[in-house]
Amino acid sequence: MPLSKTNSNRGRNSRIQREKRELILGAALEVFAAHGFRGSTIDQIADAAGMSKPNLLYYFGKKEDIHQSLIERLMDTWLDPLKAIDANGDPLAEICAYIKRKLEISRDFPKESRLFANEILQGAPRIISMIEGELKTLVDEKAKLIQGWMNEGKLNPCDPHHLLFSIWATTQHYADFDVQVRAVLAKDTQGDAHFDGAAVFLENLFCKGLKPRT
Amino acid sequence: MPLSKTNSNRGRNSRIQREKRELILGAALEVFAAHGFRGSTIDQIADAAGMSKPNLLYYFGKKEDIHQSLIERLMDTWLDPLKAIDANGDPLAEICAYIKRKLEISRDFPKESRLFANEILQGAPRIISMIEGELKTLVDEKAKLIQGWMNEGKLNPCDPHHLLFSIWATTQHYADFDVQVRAVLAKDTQGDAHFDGAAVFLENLFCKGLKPRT
DNA sequence: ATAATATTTTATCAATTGGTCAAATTTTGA
DNA sequence: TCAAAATTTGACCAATTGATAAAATATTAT
Repeated sequence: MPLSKTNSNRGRNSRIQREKRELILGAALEVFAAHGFRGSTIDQIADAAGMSKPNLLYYFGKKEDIHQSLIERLMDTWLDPLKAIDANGDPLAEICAYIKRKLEISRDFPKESRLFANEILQGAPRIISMIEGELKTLVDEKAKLIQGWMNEGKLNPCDPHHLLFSIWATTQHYADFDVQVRAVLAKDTQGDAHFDGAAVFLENLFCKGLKPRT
Repeated sequence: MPLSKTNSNRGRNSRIQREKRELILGAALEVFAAHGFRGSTIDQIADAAGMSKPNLLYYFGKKEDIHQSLIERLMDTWLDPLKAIDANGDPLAEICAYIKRKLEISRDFPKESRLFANEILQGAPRIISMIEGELKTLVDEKAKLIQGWMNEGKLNPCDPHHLLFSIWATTQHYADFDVQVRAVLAKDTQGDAHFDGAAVFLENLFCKGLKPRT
């Protein structure tokens, strides 16, 4: 009988369980990010994880379970920076910090970004409820906050929703369109050097436009 | 013997050939845009085109041929707006017009945009040579032009490559992340009304930042 | 009208895919 | 140590997939 839960060092909580599940998720992230859900196969993931397909399926019963796990753990990484925008902070500084954090996520978690992009691009069938629920609620709240700042004259006025879209688009672009960015820049195709240039550019683009004319 | 070329009203140039190939490409665009290359099946495309799989394969010998055809015809749509930036025009007006055109393409050809995004996301295996060749050449040329404008004080200085990336990212976002945009805005999930808001926002964002302080 | 040609259908194929099963092996706790 | 539980393996399965071949049907030019 597999996967009992009674004993703390047996079943789902054993060292092997934790390590292998981690191994599988890492391999699956690679594969799903590169091919989307439908384009990825369990065999590919099992290969990447260095184990047999039945062995992988011992840890995750179905292909969709692996994907679901990845999406769930991704969501915190995805929403945290937006949550961190502080109503009590300096408006311009908060927006700039948000942009910086989002860009760092593109640099440090590009595969996660591509996993998310693949999912949205393909109609978000497995996360639409989260988008319409948790994400929308959070976005509306922060949009209201930003609108308030604009009403107080602390930021130049513009549509807060489109502002957020633009921040998402510009920062995630460096992860999602990585291949194109590197091909076009063509210098030092390895490495993350171009992220510094991106940070300078984006801070200038958004903050110059948002700073109120005194 | 299929597909002879001798007679102008026979073979590849016949009415049926042209119409069916068009029908297939339309169906394939829908499917590839929604699932990426690997995630799409010939059966899906044949279904969407209302014909049998062998019949479809009579017009396009392989799955990859259909995709290739789509990519090829997409490329003009993709590169034309960038080509249209006129060295003799007013710098700020040229950039603004480019942004507007790119946004219109996201509105009018969202499936093409998602097809392209899927391809890049998944490592661009079938178009990397075009990216490294034709696209890079064109981008470098236009980046030089924009840099010249900045040197003459006609635009505020910034990195032209990152400027182009940001324009691509923000405009294509409305096609590629359409599901998320609509879910977050949540009003009038149908229609393209939000594109007007996006146009206003983006013109303000880019042009306020780029306009030289007089 | 009819023969040549083009198109469509039916049947089929080997390979791949998601997933199961029972047997073999390893790990664990007492 | 040793039995119970957990893990791994190899052999399978039915469904799907990309693709082919040949026969049947429809279209075209004369």
